[in-house]
Amino acid sequence: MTTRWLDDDELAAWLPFIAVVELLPGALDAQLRRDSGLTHFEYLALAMLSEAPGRTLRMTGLAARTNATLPRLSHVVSRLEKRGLVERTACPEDRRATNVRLTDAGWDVVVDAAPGHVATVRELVVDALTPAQLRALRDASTTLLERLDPDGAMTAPYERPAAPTVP
Amino acid sequence: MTTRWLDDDELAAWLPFIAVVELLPGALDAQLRRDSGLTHFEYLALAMLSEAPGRTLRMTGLAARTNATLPRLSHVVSRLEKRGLVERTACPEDRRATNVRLTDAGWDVVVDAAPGHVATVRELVVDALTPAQLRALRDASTTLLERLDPDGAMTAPYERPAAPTVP
DNA sequence: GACGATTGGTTGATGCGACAACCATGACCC
DNA sequence: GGGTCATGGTTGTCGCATCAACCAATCGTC
Repeated sequence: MTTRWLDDDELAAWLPFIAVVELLPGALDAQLRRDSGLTHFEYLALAMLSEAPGRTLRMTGLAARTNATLPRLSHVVSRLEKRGLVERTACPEDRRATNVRLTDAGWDVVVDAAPGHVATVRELVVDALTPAQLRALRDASTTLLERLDPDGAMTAPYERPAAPTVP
Repeated sequence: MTTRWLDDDELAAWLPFIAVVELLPGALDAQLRRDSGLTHFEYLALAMLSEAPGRTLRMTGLAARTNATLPRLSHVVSRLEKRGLVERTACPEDRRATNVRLTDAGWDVVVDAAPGHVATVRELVVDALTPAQLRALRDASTTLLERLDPDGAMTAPYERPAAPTVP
């Protein structure tokens, strides 16, 4: 079976797209590390906890909301726990499970980091595109996500809480 | 100054997009590592060299074509050199500069890896989208790239060589 | 033709991510 | 009510990325 190489149009889409994919994480990490001492992933974890009922989630649930594998999340939670931003508690209903709760200190950190992060997201992405471009990006991303994570293991549906707090 | 949070539409675009950005590199890496023992970044470097005149580029030029910083590229080239896929040579015109050349062994590796990689790119991205979606993705990515790398330091213009070899 | 600034590149320390191996609990089933 | 399998999570090792510091060559300039 002979390979179908990418034609010019396909290549002209692939190259800038993959460049964005490679550069964006670094850009987000850099701003958050500089201004708040957090990784983008750490921020995401804290933010998701901050919006969860009781500021608490099970490891699996948090992993799904942060597009992470369980081992990765476990390491990160350990680090955050050492810094006092988060704490592990036993889950009453299922003794295999672990709950993670955002501490008051963690809350302060994420509330403090949020404005700068949102500003960066706006500057680099949201405000850089026209509304039509943004819709198209949403459309394409949603389609791609179905391929990348077919059963949604890493992409739990996100629901904005009633009282919006941290994005 | 009060923060402009993301509204529902913006969030509905941002969340799947950032999920794709987080998941895609891992997916590409996994396929290439499994099938060819290469990182996606290593593949990209070898592929760019394979299309360069004389299969040779200066470090800076290669860095730009692979969206990489110079320190990162330097480490990777060292590893590839140890594996005999690439070799450093002095640049005659500028004695500060270093040329990198793809060896025959490196050529074989990249030619061998290319079909599987292209198949993955098609499966996960190019063939997953409609032509219209792909055009929109190209459009948005190009715009975003201008923000992420304004002076194009990391995104040299790519030109398909006369005799197409490896994408 | 010397001095400072810029460009081109390398190196070493540190920290995060991926993967495999592992342990414990719960679910199923005969 | 003891196998078996699946689920939920942790740990250790290794590899790669990042950053800061550094060295060398070149350019500009007076």
